[in-house]
Amino acid sequence: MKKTRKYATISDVAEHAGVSIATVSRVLTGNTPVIEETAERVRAAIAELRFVPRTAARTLASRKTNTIGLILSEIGGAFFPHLLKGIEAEVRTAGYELLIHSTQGVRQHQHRAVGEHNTDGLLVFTSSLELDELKRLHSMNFPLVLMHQTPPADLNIPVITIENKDGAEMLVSHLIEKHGRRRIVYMQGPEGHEDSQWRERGYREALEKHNIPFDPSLVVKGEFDEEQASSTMQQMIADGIEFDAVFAGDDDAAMGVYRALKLTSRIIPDDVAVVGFDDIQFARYISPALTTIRAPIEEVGREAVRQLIHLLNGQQAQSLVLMRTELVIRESCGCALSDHHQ
Amino acid sequence: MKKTRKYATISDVAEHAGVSIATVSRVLTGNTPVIEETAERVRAAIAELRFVPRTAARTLASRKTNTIGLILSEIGGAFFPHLLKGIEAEVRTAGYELLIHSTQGVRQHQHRAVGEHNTDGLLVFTSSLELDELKRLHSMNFPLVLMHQTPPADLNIPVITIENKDGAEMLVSHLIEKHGRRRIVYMQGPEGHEDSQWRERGYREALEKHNIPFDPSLVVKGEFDEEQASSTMQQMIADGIEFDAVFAGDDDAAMGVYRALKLTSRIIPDDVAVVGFDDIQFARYISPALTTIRAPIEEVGREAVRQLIHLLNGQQAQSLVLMRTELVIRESCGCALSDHHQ
DNA sequence: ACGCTTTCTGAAAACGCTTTCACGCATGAA
DNA sequence: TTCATGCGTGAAAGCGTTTTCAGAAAGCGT
Repeated sequence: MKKTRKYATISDVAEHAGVSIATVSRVLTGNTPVIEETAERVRAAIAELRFVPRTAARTLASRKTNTIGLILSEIGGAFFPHLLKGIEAEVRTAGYELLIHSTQGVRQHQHRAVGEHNTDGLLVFTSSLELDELKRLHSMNFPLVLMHQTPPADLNIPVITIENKDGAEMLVSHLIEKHGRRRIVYMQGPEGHEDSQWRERGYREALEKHNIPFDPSLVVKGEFDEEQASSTMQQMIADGIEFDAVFAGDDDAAMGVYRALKLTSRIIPDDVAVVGFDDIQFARYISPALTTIRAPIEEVGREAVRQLIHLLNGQQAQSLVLMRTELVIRESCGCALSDHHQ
Repeated sequence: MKKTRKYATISDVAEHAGVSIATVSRVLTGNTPVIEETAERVRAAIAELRFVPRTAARTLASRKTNTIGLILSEIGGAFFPHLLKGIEAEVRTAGYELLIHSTQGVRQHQHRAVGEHNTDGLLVFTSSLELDELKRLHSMNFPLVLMHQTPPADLNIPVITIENKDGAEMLVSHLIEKHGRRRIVYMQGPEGHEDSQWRERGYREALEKHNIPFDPSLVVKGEFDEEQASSTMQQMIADGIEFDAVFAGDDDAAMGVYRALKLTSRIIPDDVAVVGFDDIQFARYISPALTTIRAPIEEVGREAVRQLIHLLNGQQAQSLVLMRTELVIRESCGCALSDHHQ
């Protein structure tokens, strides 16, 4: 009585083709030459038995998982699909698999879900991984690449991020130079959010460059969130704070600003110019169309994977890759109406 | 001289705690009782050695990958983040890992990237998997759940999708009953797209229900795409086809319709009412705000995972889950301006 | 006190591959 | 002819777990 196994194994193939399992393995991996005639027999056997090698066995034997892990704190957010798209494409091109893990509200360390035991390397987005774990992995030379997060000073981990500061500076300078705005609000993102910190720095540098004194009362909480931005803005207006432009921190917050301004009958851009950051899909559809910064998020994903692959191949990775941002001028800053809408 | 291994293994832990590896394994899996005192010693050893069990070894030995695979044809699209968010959350709650694979422009069968060899079950979105492969997997009793795609008649694979037909009917009935529209255009999605087919059926049923004769010249190509929808609409206008409302198929296409109508100076909703489907994020921001159908995409993802988990546990799964859709009335159909925007 | 469970633990056998090592054989040089 | 060389292949040793099987120890009813 034959043992009825659910799937064919390498031994079945070997037997069927009249060779040893070693030979089958060799045509599978292709890392050792096999006489073409034999190889063909093996391939035929594989096809006939519909043999698919178990990943676990391969991984165990070869000590390579052929998988790249992606850790992020939250799925969702406007940039996320772009990032993932880039990552996925590049991972696939490189012949790896992609394991995704979100640390959203999870007590970490409970069961280390992703790490050296199931991936060859890790892509870490923003602050999705605890510092301890980051250090632990780095200390055992585990390949890591960070995205939108600079590593602790003493750890040399490659980083891919965008030119937040330059982008912000372009934006604010544009408001000052082209539209003569001088009381420009900056709405900060979440506490400790790196992107936000850099954007604020860009904001300040633009002010400095144009000799506009920095006014702390113009820097407020936007949290990169529509609701928060809207209520903050309404509060500012109620408080009677004067301003002629708002750099909302990101486009989501800009939506909230729009709402608050419309509610209080301010005209954009006549009364208040508004600019965002990210160029989310409907920045161009909203009325007036939003002036913002476009960042090559998809490219960030691709580049992160590329650097990680370098690491996996034992090569050096670039320790910092800054992706160039681009000013997208539409209507909300006060520039002429584009011909695209209305 | 001690062998310097990179990571601690179960034997190291066993030795360190003065027990056999079997015992360590037992406290790891928790499937066999171990005296508390011993267990504590083992846990201490694990912590001290920073031991993390290799997934590959566990998988090989236990024949369970503890991983759920997600196959889709394309990353991106407005619904995608929602879907993924639901899936990821539920997968994590269930204690599984998530392996993502896109079949975007890949010659399939080349290297079966995801399947029985590296996952316990598969979530298949729309037509991302070849029929052959689907049949093969199903025939070996591999757990599968489809999303937004009904399976070939002879295969009993659970499906999760939304009530496209009901949604479409609500939409069209609303246009007829509340706004007296009678010449309503339907813009089809891509050839063979199931969602589109059901929506068209809903459109037709609404017409029938109100005794409006079906006019084939009002059913056109929208491809669920802004560009395509825009040019189709312009063509219709150029051809002098009369209509007083457009059901664009989805919200993306509705954007294209907006553009075409504005270009030709038609007023929405006075001249032409427009409705979409999906309630993408900026449906409420565009002007006039778009009347559309909201579908619980995130819930589709969650439910798909739940059904798959049932299958994984050897339980029965519901063969069809239809998620209820909801009419979201805004301005583009002709209803009173909401208080949300202007 | 005696068998009979029951509970915990260790030895050892899988799990299904990759990879090292060695061997047989053909080849070309001496 | 002989010897080194190299190529294709098979045997077998891992890879690091889980799980089965059996045995020791402990509890329990009579």
